[in-house]
Amino acid sequence: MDATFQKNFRKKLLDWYQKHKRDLPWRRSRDPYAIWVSEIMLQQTQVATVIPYYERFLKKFPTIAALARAEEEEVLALWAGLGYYRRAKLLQRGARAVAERHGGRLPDDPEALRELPGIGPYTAGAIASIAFRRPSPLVDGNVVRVLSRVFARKGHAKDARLQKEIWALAADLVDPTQPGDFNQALMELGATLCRVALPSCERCPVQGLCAARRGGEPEAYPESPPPQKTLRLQRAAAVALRGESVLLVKPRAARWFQGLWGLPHEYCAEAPATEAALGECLRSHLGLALLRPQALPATTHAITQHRITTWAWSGEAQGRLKAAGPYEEARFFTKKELAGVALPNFDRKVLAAAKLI
DNA sequence: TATGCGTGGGG
DNA sequence: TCCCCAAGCAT
Repeated sequence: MDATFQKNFRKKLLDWYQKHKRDLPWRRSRDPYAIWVSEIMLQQTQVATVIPYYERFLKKFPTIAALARAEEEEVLALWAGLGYYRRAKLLQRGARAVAERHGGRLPDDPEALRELPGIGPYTAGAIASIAFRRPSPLVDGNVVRVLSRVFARKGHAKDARLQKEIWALAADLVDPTQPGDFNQALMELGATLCRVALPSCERCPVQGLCAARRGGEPEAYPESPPPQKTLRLQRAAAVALRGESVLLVKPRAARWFQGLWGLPHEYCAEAPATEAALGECLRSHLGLALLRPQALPATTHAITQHRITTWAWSGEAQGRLKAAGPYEEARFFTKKELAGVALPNFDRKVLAAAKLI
């Protein structure tokens, strides 16, 4: 890469970042653990969504040792609503691995970081550069977009060949003296100006260095992949009550939300058949029947390419509760307990329709 | 290598 | 309303 270009790009980007960077909680910390937590939460998740979760998480688990000691369910309960729950499990496994293998301190080099559960190429580069000032590159969705535009590189965002090119460009560009700021600046630029649609090229600090800007079609980079087909599913769920408490179950194997609590439910081909399927599920696996079931307003929820409509019935639970078949655990939770349980938004919406939360 | 995994905001 | 997709990783 041309040395003058490299120098110009770094300076313009870093100057812009110093002036325009957002004040984010993890940017106030120099604790590698805090930066680790933020990077895991930020995977595929927008900044505004992460902030309250980040604050609560660090308050409850302020150190690697505290996180390593915790029960997995406590960690999941704090993560509930943030999505991609595997991240929480892997983060905690990572904390345990650091406690065992590294004496409780995060290693500072990307290869060692990469060995830890939940840390892939992006996160290893982020922690190494931001927390330890190592000159490691990183590539996320923002960086692919920014650099594919600056260098007018063809290909879909997740295409392996383009990814490889972008990693090489990021490695050439990363500023050796302020790698953390440089990497964050690249992502900040992608998040705020160099957006997917309607980029603000006129305010961009590197517009004079951008090939896509010169070509007049910045939005053409990166190319968008063929659209995913959405699938529609119908689901029946039971809000089984015992006084003020509601029944939650933990399935042994679940398509989604493995290891989290949820309402007893069945998937079915069409909406009208749902109540019957649900009754059989309650009877055979949980030993219960719903007395005088009341239909609740249907709720909808999207999980990746799935669009799921839930038809729920609430009623007093009759019978002696057991957990059998697909269910590993089943128990009634009071209203107060519901607030602190690892229950995803998928079923929180149903409980909201039942006016229980 | 392709796919599955959550959720909320914006166009 | 509906679709897109955002500081990715594991399998």
